[in-house]
Amino acid sequence: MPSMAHLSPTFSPLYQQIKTLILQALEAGEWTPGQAIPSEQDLATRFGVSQGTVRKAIDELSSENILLRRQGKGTFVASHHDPRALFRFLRLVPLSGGGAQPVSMPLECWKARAGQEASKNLQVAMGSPLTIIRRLLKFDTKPVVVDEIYLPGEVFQGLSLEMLQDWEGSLYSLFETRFGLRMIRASERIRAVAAERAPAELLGVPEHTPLLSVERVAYTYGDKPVEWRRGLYSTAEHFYLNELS
Amino acid sequence: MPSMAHLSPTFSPLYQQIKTLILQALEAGEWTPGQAIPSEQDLATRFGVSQGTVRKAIDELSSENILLRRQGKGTFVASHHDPRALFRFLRLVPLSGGGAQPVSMPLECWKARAGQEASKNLQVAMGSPLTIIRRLLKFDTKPVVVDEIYLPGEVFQGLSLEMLQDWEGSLYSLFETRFGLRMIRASERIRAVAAERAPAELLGVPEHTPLLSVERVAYTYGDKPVEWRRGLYSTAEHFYLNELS
DNA sequence: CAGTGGTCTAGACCACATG
DNA sequence: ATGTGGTCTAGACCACTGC
Repeated sequence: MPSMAHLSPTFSPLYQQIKTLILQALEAGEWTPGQAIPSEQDLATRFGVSQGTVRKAIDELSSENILLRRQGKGTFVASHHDPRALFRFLRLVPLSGGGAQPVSMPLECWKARAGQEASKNLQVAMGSPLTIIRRLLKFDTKPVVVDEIYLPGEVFQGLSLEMLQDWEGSLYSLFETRFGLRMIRASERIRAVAAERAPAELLGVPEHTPLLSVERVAYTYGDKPVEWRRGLYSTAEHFYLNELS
Repeated sequence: MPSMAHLSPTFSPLYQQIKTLILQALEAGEWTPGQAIPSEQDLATRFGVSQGTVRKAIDELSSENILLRRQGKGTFVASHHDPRALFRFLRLVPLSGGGAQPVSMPLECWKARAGQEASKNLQVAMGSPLTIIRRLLKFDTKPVVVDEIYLPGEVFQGLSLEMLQDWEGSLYSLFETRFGLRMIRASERIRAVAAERAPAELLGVPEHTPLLSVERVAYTYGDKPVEWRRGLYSTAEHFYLNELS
């Protein structure tokens, strides 16, 4: 049972403390993706607070896409398997409305050691083991994105090209089931670059074609970076959609 | 005083109805940007509901950046003059942390008639009057963005190059004071293109340099589109930052 | 000090899903 | 019918601001 801690200096609202407790339970794997967590009333009893306070904590976690409320059914741990969340972080949209789902085509997968950039983005020591994936993303058989994906080797032990090729669905849904890793948020840095020979061939565009360079760092619980990737997007027939509010 | 309308078919929560009423008051100009709206208790009395219900309505408006809560002071109508909101929709960031504020340099301003694209994006009839602005955005004296901005002429009567050049601050803060228009949200479509001669010269980069093409439609109250712009971003020393969650 | 938003509680009732 | 989340209320008290 959390203390009220109502004396000014380090004041933190009760519902924030509850939020932290729920996050800790999630991190510890007490409830796994797709599963329902206990009812608000149960949690209120467990934490010794009122239902309204638990509710506010869950409200925030829900708006952060960490939990998912379903009226009448319960509150669930968000999962990358959920069709609505499958390519949640992919903002690429066909110019002409076709709503085809993208398909991931792994090309290579090898091990390496962290250089300066990887070490900075993944917050690991220089020289620590990495697993690198190169893959193609196709929309309706047309290649649209080439990705190079850097993963901390310690977290992704045993990841192989074969495992990637056998998997149907998004990378993140594989990461979730095989490595128990949920991506919570990500940050993307976008620039325009000229296509070099290799990616140009993979994407089926002339060399020097302007491409979007999208660098992404993805974070799991506790704002821990666990993926760094650089994608080259062909924007001949697609665009990157961003809703600002 | 709103009815409960608790019979299933068209059920809408009370706080949603309150939210709509507040939005209507905002649209009608009952309270203007920067001003405080009445206290939660006053609004509760006015609408004949409890304070908690008004609170939930304001919570949502606040999370949509339409209102701004300040503890101990009151709830305020969001304004583009607010330093924190000045370039709220500009996602461009220097590669090397320099935190200089961008400066807007208007180049031209003329009148025209809506073609197909403008008519579609601004939801106005073909051939209706437009005002078009061309301008440069500089970071620390370096040109980084060329914009062409399309505005429905009826809303922006009397906008001139001189008015633009006299204004210090963001375009949207000018729109707010001169035309009573607040931008609520925007949608951007991003592609990579090769610089043509004219924009290349303005941006001080070689012709054919890859640039970001950022097309934006901005909306005011009631999801009414009131601005369409196309920007070309030089990403030699800046990148477009997008936080995904 | 009074006024504002922010937190917390307890209880009632509604809407949705399932058996 | 039961259990879940969703809404609404009324009241108490806390934290922040400014007079």
